[in-house]
Parts: sequence; structure tokens; C-alpha cells
Amino acid sequence: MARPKEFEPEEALEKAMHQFWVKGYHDTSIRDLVERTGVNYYGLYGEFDSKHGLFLAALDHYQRTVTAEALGELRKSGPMRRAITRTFERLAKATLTPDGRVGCLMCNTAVEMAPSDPEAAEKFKAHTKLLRDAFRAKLAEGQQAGELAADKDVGALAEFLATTVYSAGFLTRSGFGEAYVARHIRTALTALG
Amino acid sequence: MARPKEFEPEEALEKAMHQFWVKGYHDTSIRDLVERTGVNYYGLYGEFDSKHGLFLAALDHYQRTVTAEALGELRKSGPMRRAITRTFERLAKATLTPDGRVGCLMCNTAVEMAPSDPEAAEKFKAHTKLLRDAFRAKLAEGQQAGELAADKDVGALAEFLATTVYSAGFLTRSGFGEAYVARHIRTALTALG
DNA sequence: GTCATTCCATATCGATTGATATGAAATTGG
DNA sequence: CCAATTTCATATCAATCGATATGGAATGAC
Repeated sequence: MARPKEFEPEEALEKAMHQFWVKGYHDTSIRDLVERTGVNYYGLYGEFDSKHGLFLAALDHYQRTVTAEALGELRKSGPMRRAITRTFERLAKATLTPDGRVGCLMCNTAVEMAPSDPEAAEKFKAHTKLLRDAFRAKLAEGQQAGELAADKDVGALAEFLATTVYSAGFLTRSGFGEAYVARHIRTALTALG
Repeated sequence: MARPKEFEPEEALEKAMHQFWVKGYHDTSIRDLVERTGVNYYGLYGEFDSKHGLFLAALDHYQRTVTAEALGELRKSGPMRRAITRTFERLAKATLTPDGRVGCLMCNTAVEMAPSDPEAAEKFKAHTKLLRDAFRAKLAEGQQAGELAADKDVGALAEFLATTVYSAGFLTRSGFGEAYVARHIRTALTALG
């Protein structure tokens, strides 16, 4: 029984995420967010409390959408190496958006915010755990199937692959071309033996 | 024939570098720099033109001091693997300063500035080239000496090791402990075969 | 000692920041 | 049709931003 909202919260969050993805937290202003989302101050603050609240919500949104989508490849049954390679291909694709070579939002956030923002740091750690656990499951499965040498440390490799995800995002954002990034991933995967 | 400066430009630059190292570019204000360096506005602007000019000078200073010092290990004659391991040990030490887990200034800068600041991006690229060339020389030497398999791609490995330097800085800044970082480096070095 | 010059300390500039307040527009219940 | 409620659009807030201007303090030349 009142005037209806003229925006979809989920759409606004998606657009805000892309804004933070390109410019980071400090270099994004509320006015940037208002312009990008098409939602005015009242709507944004009513929905997300503050710039910081919107930022944290955008981090959650990133994990729920971009990351979860790419990790789907690891949950399929099938050969280990192919699944891992495809996962990296999908993730690499996600570092390129209509806004350019934006990299990985979680990597960007860790660098910019982790030392000074405990809440952002916590979201980043949760993201790392998500990656690590997904890789570990597939690696363990592969080791069982004889696709990975029995003496390999699955836990250490899972950590390594999770970090390689961030490295690939970092390289893309830094301006290195797709060939450079692909070469890095290919070399990294030789650690699987 | 005038009032003498009360500061040493090199010392001021060193302190400014540490400020940018901790907080990045956007989250560091001129007032922060004045406070940290002990040099007032007039002195800073007279010496470095602007906040941005001081930042670029700090990037140069980082390469000349922190990075060059660590790469000295690669220029010594001696076993390849030991030299590479020691280089990473030195670089890992540099990511921990009295200000905390600050990571690698060049990695931080690439993430924060590369897409929007061509001059900073160029300095980062030069830094990557410095790392890559130093690793490549040692790898080629090792390959000649039979410490590295003849079929290994020295160029690709040099790129990979350079990126691993940034990864280690990234992990430190993100809050991972020394054991986690050391494990990552150890796993990465298995790519040498 | 005097004066020109350079530097230090501080005040100040317009612009922008995150956040809030204000009043009109849009909706529903009565 | 009107009052109550919620949202929209915009004006405005104090604080801070990078940068500059101003005035006094410190030096060397003469």
C-alpha cells in the first residue's frame, strides 16, 4: 500500500558488483553506483545500508554466481585433468567482461582491502576455501582413479590450484594477454605431475 | 644562498614508498604522506610535483632497492635450485615489514592501478621483465649445467616464476601465514621437474 | 646588518566524498 | 476522492580530497 520500487534488488546488486569489479572499493563512489545501477540513494541505502554493506553483498553475489558457475565443471564426473583444465578456461573467461580486463573480484578485493577490512578479508577466505575444497575433491577422486600419483599431496595441490586461480585473474587485470595467461596455467598444471 | 632543506629526498621517498605499500594509492592522502615523511607540502611538491609523481618515484625506488636486493641471489654463481629457492626466501621476507603483511608493492599496484593508470602499468611491466630476465638467465645456466631437463621451456618457466613472485606477495597480503606461502612456493617449484 | 632567496608552517581553495534531509510523485486502503 | 505510506529526485550536510597561496623563519651574498 505505497509507491512500488522501480528496481530489482538482484539486478542492482549485479550492476554494483561490476562497478566494484572494475574500479575497486575506494575508487568507486556512491554516485558511480547510483549511475551504474540506475537506483537512487534512497533505494541503495534502504536495501544495503551503506556503501560498505553494498560492497560485501557484491562479494557474496560474485561467489554465488561467477565462481559457483565455473566450479560446476569440477563437480561433474569425468577425467580429472580435463575437469581442471575446463575450470580454468571458464574462470579465465570470467576475468574478461564488457568492462575490459577486470580480473578476479576476490583477488582484487584481497589486495585492496584484506589488511584494513576484516569483513572483506573473511569473505575472501571463504572464497578461497570454496575453491580449495572443490579442487581437493576432484584431485582426491583422480588420485583414487590413478590419474594422479599416489605420493602427491592432494591438500597442497588444492591450495596451489586455488592460488593459481587468483594468479590468472591477477595477470589478466595487469594487462597480460590471453596467451600469457594460458601459458602460466599450463606451466602451473605441470605441478600435477 | 637560501634556507636549507630540512629533509633528505631519498629518505622521504623511502618513507613514502612504505606508506603506499601499506595503503595503496587511493587510500593514501597527501596528509598521510606529509605525516609519514615528516616533509611538508612545499617540500614534497617541490621534489615530486604531485601525489602521482611521488607514487611513480616510489615504484622506481621499490625496484631499485627491495627487488634488486633480492635478485642479487640469482646473479651469484652456484647451483640453480638453491639460488631460486633463496631468491624466493628473500622476496618472502620483503613482504613482511614493520607495517605488517604488506605483500609486494608491484603486485598491489598492478591490481589497483594497471587498468586505469598507464604510467603505473608500464612500471609494473618493467618490473616483471626484470624478474623474468633474472630468472631466465639462471634457468638457462642451470639447463646448460644439466640441473634442468633439456626439454623444459626456459622462457615459459621464467614467466611462471616471475608470476609466482607476485602470487607469494598476494598470499602474504591476503593474510595467509608463512607456512601457507612456503607451501605454495614449494609446490610451484615442482614445475621445474 | 641588510636584503634577496629559499624553505617551513599553515590557511585556504574548489571539488568531491559518504551520508542524510526534504518535498514531490505514486500507490493502496478506506 | 482523500489520507496514509513508501519511493523517487534532489538539495544539502560536514568532512576530506589534491593542490595552492600566504606569511614568517632561516640562510648566504654583499
